[in-house]
Amino acid sequence: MSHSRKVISIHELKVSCGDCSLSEICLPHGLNQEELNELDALILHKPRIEQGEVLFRSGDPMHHLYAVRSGAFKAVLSSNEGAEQITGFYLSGELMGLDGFGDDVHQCTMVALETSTVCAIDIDELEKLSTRAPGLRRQLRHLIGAEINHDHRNLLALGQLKGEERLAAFLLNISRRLKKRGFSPYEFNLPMARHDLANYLGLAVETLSRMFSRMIDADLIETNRRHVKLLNTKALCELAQYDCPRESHHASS
Amino acid sequence: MSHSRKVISIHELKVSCGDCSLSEICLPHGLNQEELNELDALILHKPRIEQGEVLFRSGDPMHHLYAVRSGAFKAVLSSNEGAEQITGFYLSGELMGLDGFGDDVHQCTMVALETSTVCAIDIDELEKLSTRAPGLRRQLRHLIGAEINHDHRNLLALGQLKGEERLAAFLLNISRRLKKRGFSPYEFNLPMARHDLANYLGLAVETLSRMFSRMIDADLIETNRRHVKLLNTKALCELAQYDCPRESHHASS
DNA sequence: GGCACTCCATGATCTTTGTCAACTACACGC
DNA sequence: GCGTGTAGTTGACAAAGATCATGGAGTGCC
Repeated sequence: MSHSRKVISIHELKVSCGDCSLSEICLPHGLNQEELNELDALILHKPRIEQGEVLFRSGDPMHHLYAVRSGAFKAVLSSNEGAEQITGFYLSGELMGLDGFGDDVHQCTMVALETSTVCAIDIDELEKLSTRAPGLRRQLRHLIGAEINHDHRNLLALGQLKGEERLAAFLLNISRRLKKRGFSPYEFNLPMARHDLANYLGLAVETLSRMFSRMIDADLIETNRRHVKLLNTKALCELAQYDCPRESHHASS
Repeated sequence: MSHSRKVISIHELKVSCGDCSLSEICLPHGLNQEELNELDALILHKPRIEQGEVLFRSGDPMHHLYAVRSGAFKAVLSSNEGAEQITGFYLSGELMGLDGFGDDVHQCTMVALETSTVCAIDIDELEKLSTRAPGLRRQLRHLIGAEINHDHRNLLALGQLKGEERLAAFLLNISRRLKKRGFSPYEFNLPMARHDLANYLGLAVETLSRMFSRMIDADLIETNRRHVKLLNTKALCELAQYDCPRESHHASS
């Protein structure tokens, strides 16, 4: 029944999960009021993280799970020869740090793509709370499943799709995730630079650039640096060969 | 304190997790006797599954987690255009079905690569038990983490490594997993056909075949169909550019 | 034992993507 | 407003891998 106030952050604007606009996406989703209060008591609001700064590093012992409160992150996995692969991009409300579950040590390095804020949850506390909060267990399970499914989709993309198809799949994926957060699914700013996106898609930057150009020539999209406008979702879906959501005729927002 | 005997299988040779030779790898690892007994009571021993048969299919509602008792499986993820990607191979003691965590529906189709047996655990029962079995929670967490890390390693391979390097990484990975199970890490039979392996590695069968030939020419391995002998682990590690385990001078087993 | 079938290996060719290099556009600092 | 730097684009060429075609080798079936 603890409801002790945490004292970490100076910018204590929206400390409560119940008030948070991301609660429907994030860990609090599906929790009852009691569970919500208990979760709230565990949340540590970390200070602001600037672009390029590291949230945790490969090799760090895992102490927390993190949720993106604002901003965006990339997870970078390195081979011992220096090759690096970005395994995922994390947007607001998404859970980071699951890569530490295996042996309680982080495998990835998590880097902020822009000035960001995160919520941290002590893993031992979360574990304790989860024993008496079935809603929390369920949501954690779903978020873990989402991570796994995301990775599997990516394996499919890298293993079977061509560069242009992978880019289409990526754009639609981002579009869907932004829509879920109340942003336009047709027009948005990518949080990552070309070289990060190229790496994520397993392409050279130059190749990625050509894929963009080809899509622009085919009137599938428009771009201005990181700003992207989807012009022909249907064609993109066909390229991506993955779940074309029934085109709602009113472009929401 | 229930220790009711289950009655499903006719071949009730080794029904108890405590007696199972895989217990150190599988879900029972790290459980105390009490937890072990409770887990045991939940295990359903499914009838034998023949090569090519399906354990669960993409779209099936998720009811169980499965552990490989004997044999091997592949997890196949399909795009809606018919492209298929094998996201993983599962050996004895490994946990299958985590792809259903996201929304309680399986995303992959799990196919037996050879005649196999599995243990099934009802997901609701597991959930109930996990509230009072911290050891089980921990081990489940580790196995989930292992799945995620495996997928991330694979993303790195598909995104950054060349065909031959991916094959080297795969062979070393299998080698390590077999060693853990008490088999020779230097000589083994692959449970999958070339076309499955090619698909998993994101290569054409012909390309994979050439990679094998190249490795044989370089005296890195010997093969006879699915039988593989690793001749130069060090060179393979360099190719795979990933965690060369300190070469123990006595070839175990 | 012979036939058919599947799996695997190899050669020739074409496609896709990576690499090297040059160039443009925008951002920042002065 | 002007240099300087970085991000992004484009072109020419090279490399990796896919595709098509062929042949061999093992396996099951009659």
